[in-house]
Amino acid sequence: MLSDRQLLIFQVIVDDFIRSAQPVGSRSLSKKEEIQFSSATIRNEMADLEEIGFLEKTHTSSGRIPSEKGYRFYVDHLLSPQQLDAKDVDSVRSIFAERIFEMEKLVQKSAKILSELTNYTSIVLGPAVRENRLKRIQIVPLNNEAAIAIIVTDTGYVENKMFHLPPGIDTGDIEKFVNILNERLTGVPLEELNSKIYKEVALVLSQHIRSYDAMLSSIADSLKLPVNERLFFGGKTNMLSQPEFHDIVKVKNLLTMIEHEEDMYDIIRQNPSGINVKIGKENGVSAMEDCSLITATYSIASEQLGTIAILGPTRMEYSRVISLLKFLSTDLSTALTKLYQSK
Amino acid sequence: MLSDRQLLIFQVIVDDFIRSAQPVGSRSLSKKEEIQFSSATIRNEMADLEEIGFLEKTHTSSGRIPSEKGYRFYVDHLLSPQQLDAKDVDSVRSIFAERIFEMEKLVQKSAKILSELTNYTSIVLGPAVRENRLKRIQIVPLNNEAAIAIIVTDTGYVENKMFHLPPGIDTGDIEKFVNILNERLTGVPLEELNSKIYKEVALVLSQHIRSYDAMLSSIADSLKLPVNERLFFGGKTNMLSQPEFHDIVKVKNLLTMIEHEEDMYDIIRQNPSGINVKIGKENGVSAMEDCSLITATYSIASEQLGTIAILGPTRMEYSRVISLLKFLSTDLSTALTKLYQSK
DNA sequence: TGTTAGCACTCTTTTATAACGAGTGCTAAA
DNA sequence: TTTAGCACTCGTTATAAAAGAGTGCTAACA
Repeated sequence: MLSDRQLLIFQVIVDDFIRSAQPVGSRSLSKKEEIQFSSATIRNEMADLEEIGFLEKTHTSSGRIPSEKGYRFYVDHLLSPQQLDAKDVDSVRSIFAERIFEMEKLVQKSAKILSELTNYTSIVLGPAVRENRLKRIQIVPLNNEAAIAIIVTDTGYVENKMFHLPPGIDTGDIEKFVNILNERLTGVPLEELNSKIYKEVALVLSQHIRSYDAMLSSIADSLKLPVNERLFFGGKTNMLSQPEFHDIVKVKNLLTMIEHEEDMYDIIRQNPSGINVKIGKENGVSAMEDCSLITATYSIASEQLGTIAILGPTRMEYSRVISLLKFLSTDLSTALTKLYQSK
Repeated sequence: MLSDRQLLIFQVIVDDFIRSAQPVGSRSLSKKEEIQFSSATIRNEMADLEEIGFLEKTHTSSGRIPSEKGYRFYVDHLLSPQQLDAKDVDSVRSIFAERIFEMEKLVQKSAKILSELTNYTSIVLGPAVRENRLKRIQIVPLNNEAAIAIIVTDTGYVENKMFHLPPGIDTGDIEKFVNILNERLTGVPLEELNSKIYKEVALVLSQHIRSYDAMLSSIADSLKLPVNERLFFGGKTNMLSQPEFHDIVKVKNLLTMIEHEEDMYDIIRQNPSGINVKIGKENGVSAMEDCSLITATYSIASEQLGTIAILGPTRMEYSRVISLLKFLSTDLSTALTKLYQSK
């Protein structure tokens, strides 16, 4: 087990390195107020901390930097829940200052503020519409060949898709068709839409509408993937200011990774609810092995909806970022719940 | 006026520099097949070309590189319309291979292919919906307080916005309201929507609906800015591979500029129809002073719709990029026209 | 008179060497 | 157990020299 002194020294080293990005030496440590031991003592302790695997050297005679294992320990055991300072609180609150209606806007703004506040990259996984319920389907024919299918959910989310009209269908039939769909499908969660259409609606339709099957498959197809939890980014270029990313190749790999939305989507999405910290190689992606990813989930009422994340260097201000994310995710949940409940 | 020999030498220098990114010396030039003069002769000509301002030296005893003025001349007078090679043609054609409905998808795919083909950054200004005409307005009430306004254009573009319902309005009124809007506004170009609502529709409404004015202003507000010509990007990180952008600060400035969509929007949008080449400082933005921007416009029938652009280093493969853009913009126009006409 | 060979000169890039300094590990004394 | 002291390591900085690519200019040449 670690002695109190070791803990103290370790904590100060990590804090110092997070601030300065420079390896921390025994002498500079001994000069700090909170540390009263001589540099030699500190050196001994540092050697021990290195042996446990909490510290590393960049070369034989350099100061120490925290290892990934060290960061892990720091995050898990040394982080006291810190008070956000007033400025940060204000900034976050400013997101909700204007009365914003669309969830997406709110989420987008959150991403922006978060990246400005931290100088890291923020990634927000937009509200999952998976469990939203259908409010209305509309079909707007554009001409004889094509029409737009529009679905609106109870949360005000709108999705649309163009589709081919079966040749020779008449306007009356389309109207009937839409009425039946609305009658039968209103209130159905989006993810069940597709199966419900075939199971429950097909039969009714066949009785009322002539070329219903061609129409049905077109529509069903359009409704297949309305589950678009979009990703929103803020401060994609912030990483370029971090000293650990002065290497163009590293930066390029990282940015390319970020640009690749499908991958990012998986990485963000797989996180469990609550706060989650992935450090360096824990991310499982080589482009991110010098990064840490902190995620927080938000929800409406009790249904988990989306994820806010901050991507920064492993040398990240864990404490502050975690506090920020906790605060923002709570506020976001509250705001969205209120928005949703009022409907 | 320039002699033929000077032209030849200048052209070879530019081509060589575009390929190699290295200053071109007299000796290496004299070794080329197409050039039969001695290095001394070439040196004399180079000195002249420098005097005119077409060439520059990076330092006293370096080889020459083209100046911005040089590139300008090169682009304006030395570029013979080059045949695209089969590969490029195939790649561009692949954009239109699948039967894609939504204009946006088509445009997005174009951006992607373009950046992959060139290894530069592509920027596509999506179809302008400004002159599209209203096909249908729908209003879907979500609850007593809020509703979604949806407009569909004759090109299949859908825009939606949430708005507050005036307290105490009833469903019948909303329906009447929508009917009147559709009656009066169908076929109206989107950009005139807002003014038309107040001029022509307000009076009729006032006669039929009680709390029409609150409703009207909410709706009109929602329809205010549906002119969203969105920007689509491809290969944002490609610049990082260009040797002239090995400098982190430069890269950061450029990427930050690109991320700032409003600015980019202005820069892209202001270009006249046809092919347009802006070289270095001509772009008028310091972050882009080592870049050239080549734009091409595309259209539906004869109405100019949007812009495709390639952003690369000033040392860009002008000839190839211009050919590509010409080719793609033509094809895109054809495809969109077909899509649109069929409606 | 236009072209070219030759040469001195310039400036960057590379290589080598030394000096510096921040930091360590170890030993021995307090 | 702590600490002062010291030899040693290694990255960084500074300096100098050498190499190399290229130029401009002069003078000879066709």
